This record gives sequence, C-alpha cells and structure tokens, in this order.
Amino acid sequence: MGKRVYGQYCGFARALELVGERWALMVVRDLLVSPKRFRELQRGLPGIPSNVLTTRLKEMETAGVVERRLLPRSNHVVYQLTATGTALEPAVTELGRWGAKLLGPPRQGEVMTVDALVTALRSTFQPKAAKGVTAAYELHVGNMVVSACITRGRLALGTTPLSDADLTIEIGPALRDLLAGELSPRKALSSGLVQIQGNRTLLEQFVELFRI
Amino acid sequence: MGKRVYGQYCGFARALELVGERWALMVVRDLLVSPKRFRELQRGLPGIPSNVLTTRLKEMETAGVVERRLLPRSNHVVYQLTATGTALEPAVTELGRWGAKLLGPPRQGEVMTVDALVTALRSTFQPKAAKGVTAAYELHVGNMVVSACITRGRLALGTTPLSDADLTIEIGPALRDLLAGELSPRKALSSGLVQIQGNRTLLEQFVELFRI
DNA sequence: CCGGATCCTCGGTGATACTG
DNA sequence: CAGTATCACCGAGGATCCGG
Repeated sequence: MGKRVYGQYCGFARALELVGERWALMVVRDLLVSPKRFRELQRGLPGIPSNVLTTRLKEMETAGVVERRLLPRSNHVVYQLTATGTALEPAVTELGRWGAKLLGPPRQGEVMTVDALVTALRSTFQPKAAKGVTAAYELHVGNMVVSACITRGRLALGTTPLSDADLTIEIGPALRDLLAGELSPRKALSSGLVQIQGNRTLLEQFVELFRI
Repeated sequence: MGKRVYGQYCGFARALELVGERWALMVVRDLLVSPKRFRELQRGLPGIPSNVLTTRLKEMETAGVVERRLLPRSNHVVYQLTATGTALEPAVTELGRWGAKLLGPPRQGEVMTVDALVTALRSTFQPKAAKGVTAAYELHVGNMVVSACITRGRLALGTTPLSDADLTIEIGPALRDLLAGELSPRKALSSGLVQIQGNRTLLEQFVELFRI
C-alpha cells in the first residue's frame, strides 16, 4: 500500500496497509484459487487498469504476499501467493461470507467469474453438514465450470470439469438465492432456473453443504 | 464506498465495496469494541481527516453497517454497528490475526490504541487452550487499561479496570513478542519489559491463552 | 499476443480552516 | 462537539504505446 499508513502499531492496521488498497484483495482472491499470469488476472478482474495491477503486484511482492515465478523453458511470468499470502484465506473467506449475505440481485453489468464462484463455494461450505459426506459436484454457470469434490467431509474445489461428477448443476445468478435458502431446490428445478444431471436428492444435499 | 465498484456479482467483491474503502474497516474495528461518538472515533484513529470520517460513517450508514443513535436527553450522537456490522467481527479478527504475524517492531511514530489492543487480544485468543479456564487479567499499556476475563473458557474483553484481577500485567510493545513466543515470560520479567502483580504462573497461562 | 510502461484526466484523500 | 468548506495533491481509471 505504499506510503498509505495508519500510524498504529496494530496487526489489523498492518494488514490493511499491506492488502487494504483497492484491488489488492481481489487479486489475492483470484490467486488463492490458482497461480496466474498477468493477462489471466486482468481477465478475471474486468476493469482493473493495467498499471494498477502492476503496482499492486509489485507492492504485494515487496510485502512478501505474492511472488513472481518464471515458468520453466518459456519466459512466461506467473504470479502466485507465498505462504504468507496463502494465509489470507481465512480472512478472505470470512469477508466473502459476510458479503454473500448482503448480495442482492445482480446489478446492471455485473459479471461472474470462475474465481468468484470458487471463493463463494469456499465461503459457504459447511464442514459440519459435510461430516462424512463424499460427493462430486460440477457447477455450470454460463460457460464456466467449477467442480466441488467432498471426500469424507473434506472439500476440494477446482476449475476443470470432472469426469465422474455425481451431480451436474446448471445454474445462473439464482445460485445465490439457492444457497441463501430463498429458493428451494424444488422451485429452482420446476422454474427452470436450475437444471441438473443426476439424482435430485443430491441437489438437496448440495444446498445443505453450501449455505449462505 | 460510493461509486467505487468492482463490477462482479460476488459476495467478496460486494464486501469490499461496502467496507473496503480506506479507513472504513478501521472504523469498524473500533466500533466493534464499543459504540462511539464522532470525537472518540477521531481520537482512536489519529490522522483520519474529519471529512473522511464523516463520509465513511455516512456510507456505512447507507450500507446498513453503522447506525446513528441519539443519546436520550442529550443531543449527543453515537455511532454503533448494526447487526450486519457486528457480523464483520470474524473477518476483522482473521485479518488482525494475519497482520499480527507480520507485525515487526513498531515504526517511528506508531501509536497503540485501546481498541487496537482489544482487537489484538480477540484475534489471538485460543479457545482450545482456554477450555475450562477461568481467570481475570488486566493489561496496562502506557496509560491504557484493557481487561480480559475468561470465564469457563469464554472470553470477555473490556476497557475499564477490574476490581479483582487475578493478574495485572504492565507491558509495552513487547506484548507482540510475548504473544508471538519470541519473548519468554521469564525473560520478559527479568528484562523488566513486563511487570506483573499476581502469580507469575498466571503470566505463563496468559501466553497460552493468547498466541500469535 | 504477453507483460507491462507511459500519459492524461478526474475524483477521492488528506490537511486545514471554519461554522452551527 | 460534530461536523462542513475549501483546496492541493496523489492515486485510480482509461487509453495508448512499446519491447520481446
């Protein structure tokens, strides 16, 4: 965050100094899903000026949150989180959970991105409800695909199609209402807002596992 | 956050739009400790321009995070968090925990505030280590007093002196090193960085209960 | 095409002074 | 005490350009 300081000897203030600048935590959000090239970050963050992205990456590199890596045998640059950066996951998850509750209908022009979806699923995952559960879900939102594999209660998220999903869910922004309990699985299906391939009881399990 | 929008239908992005602006989460941090008057917020956030504080409070009031309340029979205004605002506590705690790990020695001119201290204790509290514990601590840092009462494992923080503290700890910025385990209780005492009134084994318990 | 760098504009922040 | 008013400035936003 450069010179923008709060002048307090406080862990929270220090955190905001390091990743509190505009766009910084959005970059972290996307890097938490997977390492990315500069161009990929731009695509996932529509509207971010390239110079701002450059500045944030440099600042967070200096802060030890992000590191530049050169892909072997191809001068390509990849940005990834350091261990320090990865440790932001609980904070990002909590903030995402808080914001998801306040999320009304999509505003004009708002888009969804794969990494936003993954973050949403991480934020809404209910470990207690997942205790002992094993299931593989595949979400289709627009042309995006996100996979959620729960193995004996442990969640693994991905952005590549599964070969053996137990349930494939095709859905739009109604996902938010479904996870918030404002849209029942039955109504979701009957209204056509949601389409599934697989057993519909798995959809009911899904809304138990992921709740806003 | 006004017009500063991220253009994504995403709970995390929405959270940053509501409380991601500069100073906003610092205000939330302090209001999480207790409702406050305008002037109290200014004192707790040295360096914040009054117009920025006004703007943030208005924005967060519009967002339903903060509410203005008029004290009975005295035109005084008090700002307090709504239920929505209070729900930010886990996020603030997690961010504070992350930042506390990165907190080196105090920089030139950095100050500590009561609310920062309370936030730090909340962030570092270890519920597991506190299981079944009952103890009352009183921290003195400079001229500030913070109380931490653990009752059967449950933590209650305050900013008023206790009448019956089991242990009174007088300490400075070394608190950070003590909680980080980089300064042992013994060395802290022998070096004079920490002074206590009460049983010194309670100090060892303290660093078990609160850890960075 | 990727990974930026450069330039310019505009609006928010920061600092200070002022008012009900 | 609780803000409002004013203004300088810097960083965000947006477009374009450049080297590999």
